[in-house]
Amino acid sequence: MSSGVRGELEAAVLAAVRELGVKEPPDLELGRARNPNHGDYATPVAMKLARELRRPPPKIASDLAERLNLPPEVASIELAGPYLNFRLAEGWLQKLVGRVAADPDYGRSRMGGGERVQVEFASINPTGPIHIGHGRGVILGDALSRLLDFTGHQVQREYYVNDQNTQARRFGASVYARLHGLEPPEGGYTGEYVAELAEQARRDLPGIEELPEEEAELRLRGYAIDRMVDLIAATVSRLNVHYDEWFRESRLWDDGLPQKAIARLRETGQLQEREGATWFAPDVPGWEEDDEDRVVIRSNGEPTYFASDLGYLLSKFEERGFQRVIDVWGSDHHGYIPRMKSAMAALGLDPAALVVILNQMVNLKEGKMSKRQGRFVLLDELVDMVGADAVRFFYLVRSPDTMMEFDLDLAVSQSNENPVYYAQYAYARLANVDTFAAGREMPAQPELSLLREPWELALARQIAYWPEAVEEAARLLEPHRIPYFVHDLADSVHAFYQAGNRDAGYRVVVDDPELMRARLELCRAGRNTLRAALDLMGVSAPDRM
RNA sequence: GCCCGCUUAGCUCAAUGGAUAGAGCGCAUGGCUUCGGACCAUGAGGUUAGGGGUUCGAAUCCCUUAGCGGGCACCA
Repeated sequence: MSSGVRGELEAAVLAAVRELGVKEPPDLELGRARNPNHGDYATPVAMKLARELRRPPPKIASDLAERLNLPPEVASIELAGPYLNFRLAEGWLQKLVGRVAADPDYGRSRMGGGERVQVEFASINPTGPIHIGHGRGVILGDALSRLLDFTGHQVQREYYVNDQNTQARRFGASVYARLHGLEPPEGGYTGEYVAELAEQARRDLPGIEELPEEEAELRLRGYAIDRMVDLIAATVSRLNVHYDEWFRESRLWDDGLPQKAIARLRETGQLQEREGATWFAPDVPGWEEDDEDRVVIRSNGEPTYFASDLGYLLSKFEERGFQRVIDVWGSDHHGYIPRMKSAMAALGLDPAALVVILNQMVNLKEGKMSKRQGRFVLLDELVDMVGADAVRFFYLVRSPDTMMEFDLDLAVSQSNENPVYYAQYAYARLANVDTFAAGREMPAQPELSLLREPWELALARQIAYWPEAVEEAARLLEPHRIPYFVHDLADSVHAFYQAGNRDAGYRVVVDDPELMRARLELCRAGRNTLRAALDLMGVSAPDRM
């Protein structure tokens, strides 16, 4: 049940449905009406009840309407065949404007009940700078975090730093090779930044060149990864993304968590020794069909990344007590989900507490992105070219499960018509009106019933939808819904403003102080809503542009 | 071969199983002597990839075909 107007309507309809003798009411599908002629909200529930009640839907609709107990100051009911339509009362909308104008935090919800949620996102191997393919996960994860925070969850943003896996070792070895003018190792890193790292290391780590290879590699690995983490943090910070925790894989082993997880699996008979290696063999329903056994400890005694991940689950759910963890992964990792879910169950954790959100890959128009072939665009370069707000919006509007083809030339040439400026301009206009009106004589308290023009009420309606738009997006974990709301709201703002260009009598700043005061209140309500929404997208709300 | 995701207007993308599938860009037409034109209004543009099915009702759920992307390691 959602809060706000919609929640009230749902509750009222539900009560009426029960009064008709329906024990298990179906989903009301009560939502905003598409066509304005149908009012503001509508439900087709009468059609769903036709079979059970053995009556024609229009009859059921009118029966429901008779029993519906709605405060008239909120909405009126209209019958349209099998549909029940609701229209928000103007008086209620006008009062709402006053409430929102006074509430800079309008739309914040307690829906989450303080649930402790971790969002782990964009945990890219810190062996190089991040490119535009990674940007998608960065923005998606951050937007999810903002959304959950706004809806009453305790959110922690985390980046998992792989500092001791195969890639990390190769990275360290590559820097070592570069430092000594040797050929990079098999599968090593060759970019120019590796050479720069080697030079920096020569300066920052005195005596590094004299150390024996093994020790030097270890130290160079740690050093290089620190530098890369700094670099990645700096890049995402330009996009208004700030992690609470950069959690290192090595810390898991220091704390003995993978060891603990392995011991637990061994005790419960969920590991097998075979071919010299230790395999994951969980006693979990569905495992046999869905996946094969996987190696936890290699035959050479080295643990796999999966061993770390087992410990990581304990860290998240037991050591740190998160009630839910949302992992944002690239879709190339989707095959890993069944194994992680099984690992949760095998460790005695609730698999449903681990939520994985996949985002599809980003491809360059010229073809697949490839570091090796030098075919990639750095996220930093993109921010340089089009700016942080446009970049965020660019990623945010797309649902994560459609693949993106990235055309850099197009992105740059279209950056000036990015819809984000449409919304920011609406905000700046509202701010400007307030400035313009400053110092004029007007009453302290607005008489909101003066807000009667269609475009004024349309703006108020759009403002009224904000809380449910937020909750919907949070419930579905779909931040891409927010920019669409923002666009609609900006639309209403511009239409409201434009009315004053057609006819000076419709401006905000008019001779009638009562009218001006009421319209200013609407501007402030619009501003608060717009700012909250832009905030949720991590996009700035400028007073001037 | 098996598994996952995607296919909606010329292009980029939306749309809790509900009424006439919507935006932006592009295209056409119209609108400022005074609150910022990065704006507004109107219009053209659709077999929701193809074919079956479920349902009172399908872009949405099921089956199937095709295309695109990804995965199927003692890599992560």
